[in-house]
Amino acid sequence: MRQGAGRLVGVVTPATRPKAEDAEGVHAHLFQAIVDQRLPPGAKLTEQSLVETFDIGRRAIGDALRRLVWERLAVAPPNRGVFVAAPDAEEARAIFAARRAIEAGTTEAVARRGDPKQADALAANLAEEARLRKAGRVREAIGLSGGFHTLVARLSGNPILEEQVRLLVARTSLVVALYEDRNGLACWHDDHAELVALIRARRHRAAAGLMQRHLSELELGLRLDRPPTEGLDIRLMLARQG
Amino acid sequence: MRQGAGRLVGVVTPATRPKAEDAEGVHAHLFQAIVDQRLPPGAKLTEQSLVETFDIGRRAIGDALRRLVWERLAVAPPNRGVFVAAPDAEEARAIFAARRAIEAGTTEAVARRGDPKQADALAANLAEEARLRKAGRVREAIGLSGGFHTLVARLSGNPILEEQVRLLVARTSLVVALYEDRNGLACWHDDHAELVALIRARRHRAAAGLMQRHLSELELGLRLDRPPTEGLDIRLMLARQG
DNA sequence: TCGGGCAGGATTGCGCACAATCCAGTGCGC
DNA sequence: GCGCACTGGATTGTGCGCAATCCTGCCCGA
Repeated sequence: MRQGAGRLVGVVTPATRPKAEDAEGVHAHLFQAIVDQRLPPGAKLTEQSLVETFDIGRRAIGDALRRLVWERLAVAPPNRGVFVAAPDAEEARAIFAARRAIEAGTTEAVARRGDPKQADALAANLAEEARLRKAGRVREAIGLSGGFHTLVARLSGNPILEEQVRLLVARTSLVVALYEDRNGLACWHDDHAELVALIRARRHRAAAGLMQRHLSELELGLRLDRPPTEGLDIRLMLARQG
Repeated sequence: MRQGAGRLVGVVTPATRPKAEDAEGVHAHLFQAIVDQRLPPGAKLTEQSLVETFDIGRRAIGDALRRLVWERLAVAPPNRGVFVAAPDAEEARAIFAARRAIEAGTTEAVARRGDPKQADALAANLAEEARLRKAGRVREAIGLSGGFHTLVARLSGNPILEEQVRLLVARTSLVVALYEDRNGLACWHDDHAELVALIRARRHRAAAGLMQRHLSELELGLRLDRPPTEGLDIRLMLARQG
């Protein structure tokens, strides 16, 4: 099978081909590739290249792409292919504002309950993230960091808010890829640990407030006031794939 | 053209046929029909019937239906047709909890700003709703009531939260259709008016708190502790359409 | 009369091939 | 040399017809 443009990881061989048999599977794969930044903002996703990558029909591929568009993780100018979304600064700010509203709610709900087992699960997530950072596996650590937020949402027991946080975390990956200032991410691991302590102590207002400040700090650590990181221009991206 | 099952309003004639030319148009129509309860929970939506209703191809119909499924407004058991969602009590509670979290945020944002023009827009919405109730146009009044919440979200300036509220209001229509206790809806018009006053006064904490209590009262006014309203069982619905 | 199995109807899935749309690049004229 | 117009390539849209799946209803046997 001829390798198409838009491959997800290196050279696709039968052994390394992403496995997906339907629209949902393809969607899950593409979603995860966006979250862990294997697919950066602006990356082009054409039906033909994905047909070759996953070895399934255009119909399922099209459905998976349409769902990414619906989730605002991709854009689809007519008859031009689908592109991984590249949020502008205004959209980035909207994402963080939405997260502050939603995650104040999820964090407060978890902290009201103050279930020790739930705090343990969050602490375990943090320990694993620290281990990955120490081992130099930064990309996986970043994935777990986003996973901390979705874990809080899951533990809140509200599937609607959990799904929302999951989507907003994915969109944040795109924002970070575009606007990251490498010096701005150092402090937030400590925030997570403090948050777990507040959850254990059932200090629900303090926990909600810390989560909101945490997200504000993450936002402030991004360079939203200048154009996106060079090298992620769609044209350059397309040239690379050509 | 032969009338199919699942028609949206009465008999479909060329003059009354819902106009939609693509998947987005069909989706918008079906979405609105769900919001204003012309399509109740459990209603069956088959591709064939919608092809006949809208006079467009199965492809666009299928895309519109899939989007409703992603939005949790419909469910699609394999090869059985698509059905308007019928939230159970647990899901209903999750919807209200999500709304309390999200709409506390949108209401607080609007109240922080306290823009008189925005307060005027909200007051105008309330006046129109009162006029419709007085004229006996209850269904349209209910539509505007949900519209009040989406208007608050729109005025907050966050398109992400606005879209979320729009979807949750639609899902609330389904919940109300299933669990409505007619005595439980009398008080909430007054809440809206008081909310507008708090927004004018820039009392953002009070406004957010009132919105949350308002939604809790609406939830308490529903009979979530007993099976859904008789007559909306899917099987009875199917019999009616057959 | 009741229960189990099978067949057919209802419905969506999907491959194929052609249509439609968009725009980049090239060629020509000024 | 530059600007405009056109064409062809890239890409998705979509109709058609058949495949696949699911379940209800009917028939037959005990």
